[in-house]
Amino acid sequence: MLHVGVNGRKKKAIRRATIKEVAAEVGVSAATVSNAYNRPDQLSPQLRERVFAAARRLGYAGPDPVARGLRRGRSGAVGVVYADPLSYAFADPAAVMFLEGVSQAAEEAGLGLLLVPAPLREGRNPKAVGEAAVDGFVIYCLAEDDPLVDLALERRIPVVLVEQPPREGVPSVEMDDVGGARAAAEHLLGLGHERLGVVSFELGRDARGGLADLERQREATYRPSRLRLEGYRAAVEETGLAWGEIPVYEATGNAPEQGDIAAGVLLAREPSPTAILALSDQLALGVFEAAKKRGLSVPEDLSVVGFDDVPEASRTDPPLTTVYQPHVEKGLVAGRMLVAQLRGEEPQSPAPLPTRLVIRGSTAPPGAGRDE
Amino acid sequence: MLHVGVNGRKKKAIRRATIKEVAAEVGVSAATVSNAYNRPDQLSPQLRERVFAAARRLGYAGPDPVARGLRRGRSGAVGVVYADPLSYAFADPAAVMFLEGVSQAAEEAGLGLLLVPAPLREGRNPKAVGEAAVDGFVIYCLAEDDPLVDLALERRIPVVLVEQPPREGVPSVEMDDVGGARAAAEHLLGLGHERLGVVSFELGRDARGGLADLERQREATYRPSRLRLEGYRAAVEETGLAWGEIPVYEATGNAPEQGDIAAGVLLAREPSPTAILALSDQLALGVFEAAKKRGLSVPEDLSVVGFDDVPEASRTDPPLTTVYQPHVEKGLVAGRMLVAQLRGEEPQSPAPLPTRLVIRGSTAPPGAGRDE
DNA sequence: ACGATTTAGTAAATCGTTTAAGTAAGAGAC
DNA sequence: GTCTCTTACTTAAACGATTTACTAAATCGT
Repeated sequence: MLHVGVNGRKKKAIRRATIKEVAAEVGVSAATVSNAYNRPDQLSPQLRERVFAAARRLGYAGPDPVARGLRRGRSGAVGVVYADPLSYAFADPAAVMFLEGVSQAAEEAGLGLLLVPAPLREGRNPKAVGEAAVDGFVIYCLAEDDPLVDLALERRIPVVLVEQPPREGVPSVEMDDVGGARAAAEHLLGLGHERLGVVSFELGRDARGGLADLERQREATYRPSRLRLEGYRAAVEETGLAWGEIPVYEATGNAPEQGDIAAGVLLAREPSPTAILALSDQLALGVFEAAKKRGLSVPEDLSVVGFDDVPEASRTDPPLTTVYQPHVEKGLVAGRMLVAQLRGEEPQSPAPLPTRLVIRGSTAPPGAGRDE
Repeated sequence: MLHVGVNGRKKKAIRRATIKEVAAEVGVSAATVSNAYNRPDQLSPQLRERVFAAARRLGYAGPDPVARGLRRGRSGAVGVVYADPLSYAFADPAAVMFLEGVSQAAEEAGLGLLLVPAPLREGRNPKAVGEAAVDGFVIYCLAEDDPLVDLALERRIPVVLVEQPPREGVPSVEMDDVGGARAAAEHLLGLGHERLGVVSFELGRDARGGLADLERQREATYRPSRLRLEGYRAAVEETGLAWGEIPVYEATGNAPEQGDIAAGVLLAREPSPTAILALSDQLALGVFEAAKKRGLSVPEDLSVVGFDDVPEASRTDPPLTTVYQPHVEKGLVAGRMLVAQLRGEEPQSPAPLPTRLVIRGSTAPPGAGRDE
């Protein structure tokens, strides 16, 4: 069988040897070859060696993983479903840290980690979730109303929900987003700031970009967005300020560039905010950028608080005050809960993982610098 | 069938419905149900609807991916083999960007991306490569002498090598590491620096940490390390300086902390270097740290050049002079070459991808600042 | 009304393993 | 010498789908 390649070259389609051919070569049954690989105690060492020798001769690299998976009833991989195109996931340090945790859990269990492509919003191919050869799913970062969640659940394989509304019988891991956000806002308020601005990433799957009114905030289907906003709000209202007067800019993504744009809009308003709360460090980085462009120095002219405490946060100038969140642990916990389910155990959902305000140099009392 | 869970709870093992059961429920053959999912044109729309209805009733979520994979002869995923434990991969922004590219290529082809766990050096479980249900491998960041490379090749599935010595019949993608490194060193030399220091990540699988002599440098089995060192060397010798006198510190990893330690050692030598070449931006970040600790300002007292041009490089203070390398494109190209092979095409290995020196603020003539 | 074509569906082989159950031969106990 | 255990294999049935080749019925042109 020949194929014609891109450059006209032909390529022989390699036929891989099977367990049967190896068996025939050695003169034993297929079961014995299988045992040579899977249960060495079932045959004599000499025969085992002969099997391996024959395998080498035939270019047989061991049992086919797919066939084995079918027979054994599992595929040896856990899937992570991520809302955005796969490649966006990697662009966000927080998501990467989460994956790091999941991968660690997978590794512990000798499982592979399959990143499930959840293609672009339009032309979304939900089949990816249905066609992924995995033993379970970790659902991360999907909107509460994303059909992919149900699709995954319908597969009837173990699932762990991350930052999703809890569902009966499905373990989930949550973060104390409200508490962290609240602490961040309280910190600013305690410093004396009264004119706040908020830079948010997507609130719902139909991110529009622009100021988000209360209605839009309430409807937010991305859990972390809604929860963090709630936390800010609680702190603000506790101080007696009106939450409704604080501009919340909904960016269409989570990159520094978007934070830059968002902060630009906020800063252009009258009166302009003396402090900005960003829903992520990536966005906060963009706020720094926006401030610099306008000749505003942080924290003298503008205080900035992020969320996530990614590694870079401690290296910025000034270091970013932010809300620490155990990203890696979150992934690790989710991954381990999935593994536990695969073992037939029924893990309990842990209490929301703690967040913690980390005060660095990007926040100060308003007007601390120039003659503001 | 019942299992006892961690907390004593029991969990029913869910038996998923099969295509046969759905067929029986509808009163048709299994083939027809299969067609309902895979070739809608083979049956009447009404029957198709009845099939789906029955599937819903029975909780059948569509053909089992593993069984389908077996029959079709492919698994629908590409594997990425990475040397370090999986979780380290994510800690390095450059690796993450590479993965981003691969994932994009996979996504284009409707394939999943399987991260293959290549456990710790000791107790390394090479079976992971043999047991991964993938249609092909992208080999990334492995030492030239890593047995995993052969193991992957033995599977007789398409493989793409990244930054590996070329092998007959195996497409590979390479970077112009030599050129980039050379440009970096020439830049420093051109500025007038004569006392250079180099901070490298692992040279071989047995990274020892400490100054690496010429012998050790020559033996380096991590290709990027060796190539970059070669580039520096070429520039240095061209200027008439003796490469052998330039201290090269081999760190045991690629995190900023390791760069900090390495730079500490270099800076403590007499005479101390006026400029440091780091093999990665991550390490360069650590060099910044080390300089700060010692009251050295960059670039006045110490010039620093990185390698990779990760996003953070443009945001540091001062912005990092570094060598740009198209990480995402590298992954994309590798991924697409793998996909091409899966289609039976025989892709040609492209010319080494270009690198480019990006001069920012971390380099200046020696003694440009204080009275050095 | 005839043969040719199309449509809608089926039967059965097959993908490459694993594993439960079975067997034959040799070892040890008495 | 018989009986029971091991040891070292083998047989054959899954695992859950896809696909090729085939058939029966409906449709069509003339």
